[in-house]
Amino acid sequence: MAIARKSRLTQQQFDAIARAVADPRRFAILQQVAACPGRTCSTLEAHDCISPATISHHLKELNEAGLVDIIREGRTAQLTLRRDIWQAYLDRLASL
Amino acid sequence: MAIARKSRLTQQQFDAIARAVADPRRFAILQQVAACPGRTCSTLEAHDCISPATISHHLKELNEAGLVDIIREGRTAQLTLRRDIWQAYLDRLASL
DNA sequence: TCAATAGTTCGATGGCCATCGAATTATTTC
DNA sequence: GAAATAATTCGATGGCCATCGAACTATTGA
Repeated sequence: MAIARKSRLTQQQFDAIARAVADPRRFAILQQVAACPGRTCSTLEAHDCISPATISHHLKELNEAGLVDIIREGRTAQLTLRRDIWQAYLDRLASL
Repeated sequence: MAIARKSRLTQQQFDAIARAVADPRRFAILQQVAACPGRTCSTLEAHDCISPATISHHLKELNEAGLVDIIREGRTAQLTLRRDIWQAYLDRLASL
């Protein structure tokens, strides 16, 4: 059997994720990252209606909430969704 | 087969729910309502650290987001979680 | 080395909203 | 009817935060 350990969210993490997801534009960004792992900031659709500063801010929030990994490579940043964390969040919500 | 139709959330509903859930105290209230359907406002644990006005406000938000049904009966209000709506929200999140 | 590109940081600002006290409505009980 | 109880409404306030422009760092390419 694979060692697919279930992530366990702390209360803090849970709150941070809930908060991160609550902003529509931030969630939209999250959706795009989820749909296309490795995507860079400047390819996000939001990029033409939100300033780079704001996008950077949102990504920082998503990263600090543990939802998005950011791998800086050269002058770009590759974004990926942490599916395990996301799943842990869903599990927690489902146990309501 | 039962007519268990899947609720479909509008974008507005989805945003409202995400927002409602993002507040820790509001989520705590939601948890209690979920755990004990028919519960009244004054029996909520939050009741000793949050003012009635604030509880009422949160319940209004939860109700307007479609998550909680409020049945007024006499001078009390019976609260129940709309499980179908909650499930629809989970489904939407899961499709990320 | 210069210009362009990708992204971040910083400080300021404006808006939203959680919270509360006070007043109010409605119901129950005595 | 008066007092008590349950909940709502209203207005005010304080704090948080999304957003931006500007300045900055770092990398790439010419």
